[in-house]
Amino acid sequence: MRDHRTSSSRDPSQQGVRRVSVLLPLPLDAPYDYRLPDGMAAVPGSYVRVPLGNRVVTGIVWGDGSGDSTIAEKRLKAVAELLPNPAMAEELRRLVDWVAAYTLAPLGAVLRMAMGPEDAFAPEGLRHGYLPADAIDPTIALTPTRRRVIAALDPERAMSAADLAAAAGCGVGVVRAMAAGGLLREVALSVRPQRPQPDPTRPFPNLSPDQERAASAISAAIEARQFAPFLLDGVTGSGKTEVYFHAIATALRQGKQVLVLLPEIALGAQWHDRFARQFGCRAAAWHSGIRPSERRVLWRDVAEGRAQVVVGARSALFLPFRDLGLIVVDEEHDSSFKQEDGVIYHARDMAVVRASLNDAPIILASATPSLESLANVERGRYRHLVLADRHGGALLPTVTLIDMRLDKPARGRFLAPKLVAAIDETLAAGEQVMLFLNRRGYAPLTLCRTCGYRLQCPHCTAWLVEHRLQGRLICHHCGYQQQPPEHCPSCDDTRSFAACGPGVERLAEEVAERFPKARTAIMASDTLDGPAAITDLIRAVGAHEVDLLIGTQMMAKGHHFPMLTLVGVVDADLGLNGGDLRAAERTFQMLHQVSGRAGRAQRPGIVMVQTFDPEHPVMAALAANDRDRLLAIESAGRRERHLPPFGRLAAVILSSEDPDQNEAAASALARAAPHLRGVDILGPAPAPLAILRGRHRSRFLVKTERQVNIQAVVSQWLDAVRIGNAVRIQVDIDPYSFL
DNA sequence: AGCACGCCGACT
DNA sequence: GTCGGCGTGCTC
Repeated sequence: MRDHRTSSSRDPSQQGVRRVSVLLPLPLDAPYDYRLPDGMAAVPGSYVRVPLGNRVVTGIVWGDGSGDSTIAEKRLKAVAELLPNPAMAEELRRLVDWVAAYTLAPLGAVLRMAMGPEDAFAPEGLRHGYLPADAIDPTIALTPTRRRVIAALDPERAMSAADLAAAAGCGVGVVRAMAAGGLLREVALSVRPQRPQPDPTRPFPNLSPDQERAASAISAAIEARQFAPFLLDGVTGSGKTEVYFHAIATALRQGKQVLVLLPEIALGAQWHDRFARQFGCRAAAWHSGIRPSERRVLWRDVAEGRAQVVVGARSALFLPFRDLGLIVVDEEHDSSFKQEDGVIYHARDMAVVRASLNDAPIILASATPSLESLANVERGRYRHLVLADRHGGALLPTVTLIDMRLDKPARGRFLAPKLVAAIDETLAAGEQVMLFLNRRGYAPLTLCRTCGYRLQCPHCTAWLVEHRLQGRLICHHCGYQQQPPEHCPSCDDTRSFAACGPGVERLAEEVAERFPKARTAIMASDTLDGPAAITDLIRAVGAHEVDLLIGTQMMAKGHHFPMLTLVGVVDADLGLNGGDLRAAERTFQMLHQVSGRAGRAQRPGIVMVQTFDPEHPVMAALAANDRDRLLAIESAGRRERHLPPFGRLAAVILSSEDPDQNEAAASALARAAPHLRGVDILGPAPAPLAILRGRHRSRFLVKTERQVNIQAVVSQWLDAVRIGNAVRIQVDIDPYSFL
């Protein structure tokens, strides 16, 4: 928008220059002001190049600079260039403002997530094709490779450098060099192939009455183009996906774009197959693994409305949709939606904000909804859509608890006799078994039998985990690795190390001994390298090339195998200890999800849960299939202690390479801690991981009542204290990790 | 995030 | 005598 003062002025020098504020993708809290040269038509949201120090950076016009511009006019530099990118939409700019204000992250750091690849809108012509040159200087001698390239050319159709190089059996460098030398004719290649468009008119499977009700409620909101949050709540197999596919089809018929957030890409393959079966093509995928060229094209297609359905991990939240009409967050309870480094934000919560800014409905789907979302249902903020049946009539698995105090495994073994017997039976029946143990590696702790020394990471307060398959000791927090030592570093004894506790690799050893005929596989993030290996293994299990699958939580999600009838949970108590306020909730969610792997088709499933505490509400709820009772207990406990979702939390973590400076900063902050009604500041305490990556850490926990503006409390507190920059301060609003 | 400025050790 | 280490601080 043009500044009315200058547009009506005859003498701009007296009226002042046109000023714009430009937000830069740097960790800065506010935009900088620039002078807008005459004739440059930048509006809020415009992509501009501006001088900064002695370089030029790309930023976004954030406002007209008439706000609190304190910078003297003569100090303003001029905007260097207005880029042809479509302006960043108002809704996305407001989302950036919102996320920064909520998370207390620098505004510019949030912008960086929303700006996209630097060259996303670089003029086309990056794709070149090659034809035979009109004439080649006959005096130039050609190498055999170059002759092969010329022979491979198609005079009728320009070939890309990659195709040509492949046909000639050389690298693309040769092709480029030949083009530069005039030995090939370079032409712009015709536009890239059209992105396939999902077809919303294909018939849907028959929906159950519950599904029907849910789908039509959501469709009505989509057609009304209003913000409307839905919690879609139904057990595994109840048909949540069909319901939200229905909603996606409705949005597509309205010409709207759709964003689907999934917790991890590991889930991707089966989800994509399912989507393609319904809509006739795959949805566009946005995640950290996509190649830069694809990323560029997809960004642009999203901005220009060509990509209609985008499925992605957290970062897809900041894509520049032109006309977003629906957001779906699948497995909304999953804590991997919480980004833990850089800008610390919860993608599910920010997705709700984005939906509201875009006047779009949002579907949060889960079989085990978070207490946060259920509290929002109770407050009347979210509409609860419950799918009660297990669609298709399959039976729910029966859950049996194995009391490990009574039914003890043999010494050095981890499978109780009851579970061993069940595995034998299942294998004998020609069915599949899954054993769940949420611990990678061979053993979580290695100690010296002679002196009791424990192998520890040199950079973290954590044990080194033995990974026998790799022959390494690995720190799961910083990635440090070493060879297993020959001698004990403390008492120098040899061959005195003993593995303590089981990991999936050790469990696989026990399985191999007890069930030598079973074909087994391990599924853990470090035994599989890359999405292709995951897909392969899932396919192999689906094809019954594996009888017994051992895995960590990455196995818990999304995949279903018709012949899998027994799930064994090896150590159900694993996640219950530690100061994590969501320990019980999270353990239940995970075990429930794992249980859902058993017997989905015509065969009933059996789940056996090994625990030392069968009376624990989590175990009782699993056995009784009574989720709601556990949620009621959890909910009451949190309400009483003013914990989320009935109170608010923020973590403040100080870290420094120098323990003394860290401690000094912590006590300075402690002295400055405000005493306010409804606010408790706990700490400083050494963080549970007191040393991480060589940095000494201490933590404060800010706990407030729900109506308190916790961001204001934290920022006023931190602003009041001067802390040297050898100490890093990290603020985590709504912490999920308590390390 | 870059990048310069600034103040203390090993080189031609 | 300089070159260069990276701590500190600024960029409209």
